[in-house]
Formats: sequence, C-alpha cells, structure tokens
Amino acid sequence: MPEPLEQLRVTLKQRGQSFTKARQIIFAALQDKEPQTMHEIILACRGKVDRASVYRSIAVFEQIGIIQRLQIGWKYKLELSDSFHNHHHHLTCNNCGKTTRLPEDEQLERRLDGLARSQNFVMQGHQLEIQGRCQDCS
Amino acid sequence: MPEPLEQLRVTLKQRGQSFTKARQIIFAALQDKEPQTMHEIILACRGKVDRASVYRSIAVFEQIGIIQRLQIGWKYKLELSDSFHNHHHHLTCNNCGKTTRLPEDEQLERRLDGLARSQNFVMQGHQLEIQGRCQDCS
DNA sequence: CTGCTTGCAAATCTTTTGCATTGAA
DNA sequence: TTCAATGCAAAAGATTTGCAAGCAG
Repeated sequence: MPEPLEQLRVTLKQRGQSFTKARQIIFAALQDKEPQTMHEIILACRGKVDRASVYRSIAVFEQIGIIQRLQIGWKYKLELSDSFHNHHHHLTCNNCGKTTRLPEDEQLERRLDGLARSQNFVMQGHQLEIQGRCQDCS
Repeated sequence: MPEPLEQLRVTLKQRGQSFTKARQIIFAALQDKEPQTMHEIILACRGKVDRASVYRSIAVFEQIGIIQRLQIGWKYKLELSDSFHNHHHHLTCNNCGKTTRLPEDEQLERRLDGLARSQNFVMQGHQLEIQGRCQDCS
C-alpha cells in the first residue's frame, strides 16, 4: 500500500475508525492539493462517493486531525493537516484569488507560542492567512 | 450623533452608499461585541431588520471595509474592522469555545510583513487565530 | 455474523433573488 | 422627485438526517 494511505489507515485505526473504500477515495482527493472547498471535494468524488458520505467522512477526518479547515477569503476550505504535509500558512491574492504556501518560519512560530503563553493560554494550533497582491497582480 | 455612528455615516458616504436606518441597527449590533455569526446578528436585529437586508448590508459593509470576516472554529464570524476598533487577533479555546483578543504585537506584525515581502507579495491584511486551551480550561 | 458505513431521498438550514414599496438625498 | 434600500416570499444552495442495504473486522 502506498505510504500515505498506510498512514491514513493507521490514524483511523488508532481512533477506532474504519478504513473504508470511501474514505480512501476522499483522502486521495485531498492529497497533494491546495486547500479545496467542500464543493470541489464533492465534485472530485462524483460517481464514487455520495455527497452525504463526503460530509460524514470529512467530519471524522477533522475530528481526528486528518484534515484542517481554513478560511480562505469568503469560504472555508479543507486540506490535509500538518501530520500529512508540513506545517505552513497561506498567502491569498485579493486580485486573482490564488493561494500559495508560505515557507515555514521558525521565528514566527516561536513568537506565536510566546504570545499565547503570555495570555496563560496553551496553544494547540493556529491559522494564519496573509491577504494582498501577488507578484503577478501588483 | 454618537461618534462611531458618525464614522459609519462618513464611511458610507465616501463610498457612495446610503446611511440608512437598517444599516445603523446592524452596525449597532456589531459594536463592542466579540465576533458574531450571521445567525447571531440576524437574531440581534430580529423584528427590526429583515434577514435578507442583514445579508445585503453585511455584504456592503464588508466590501467597503467596515467589517471583516473571520474563521473561528467551524463557522465564520463577523466583527467591525480595524478602522472601528484596534487591529488585533484572537485566541479561541478549543474546550469552552470562548474567543478573546490578543494584544497588538508590533514584532509579530513586522515579521508578517517581512514574510510577505520575501515572497514578492504586497500584504494588504491578514488574519491569525490561535487555538488551544484557555486558562480556565487547562 | 454484527455493527459501523454508505447511498439515496427527504428534511433543514443558510444565503440569495425578484419584485412591489419605502425612504434617503 | 428619483433611485437605491428594504421587506416579504419564494428560490437556490449547502449541510444534515432517517433508514435500508453493504462492507469491514
């Protein structure tokens, strides 16, 4: 079995969830992709997995940390979480709408952790989106 | 006229928008509040402004920068934008769901600007949410 | 086998639209 | 007066649910 699928299987098992055909298809639709809307994922699974099942599986994936939900512009989008590809943030162009990754920044991460601590808050995760103009549009 | 309402009036005028009764009511529902869901805003305006008008006015407010939309946990929420209260970010407790403000952090802001620049990206805005456990819940 | 998942259809909830009326300038 | 904004009702879109049948363990 390809290695990422194996990781999916293990993660599901650990949380007492089944490793089903539908979930493998949905997972595949998310792999190596920029964040997608629910609509896009449903389309990607068209004919293979029912709309309702996509919603149900996505909910499971989110609960057990396989995927994460982001706000990109107006609507939320979904992508595999940090365990399945490196932690990162996004740049969104207000003009062309393109979303690109920001390289990981150790200093930024440390700063965020410090800020949370200063509020007696235990940071478990965070999301950052920078909006503006990409090189092509400015 | 109270000063924030006056600012609303001026902002609307500048963009060629009308300063109407409904918009004042919706604006009032957002003032001095933590970010709210659309549903909460509609409830706050119940009997005074129709659902459809709330959606329409919120869209106008967002277009002209009076409010901003944030991802807080699963759903988006809305709050007045930085021109109407200081720029800030949020901490969201994964346990009790409470959202609190993070004090402004000059160093963080500079870091974000630098990151955007390093990608040849002109930053126009950004959103940050830190998730974790608040003091009470940890 | 046995219970968790799925597909399908229907129910709900959220957001948008058409249109006649009202209100701001 | 004049056109944009509003309320209301209905349409469209997104998400959830009930239930019988199918599949994983």
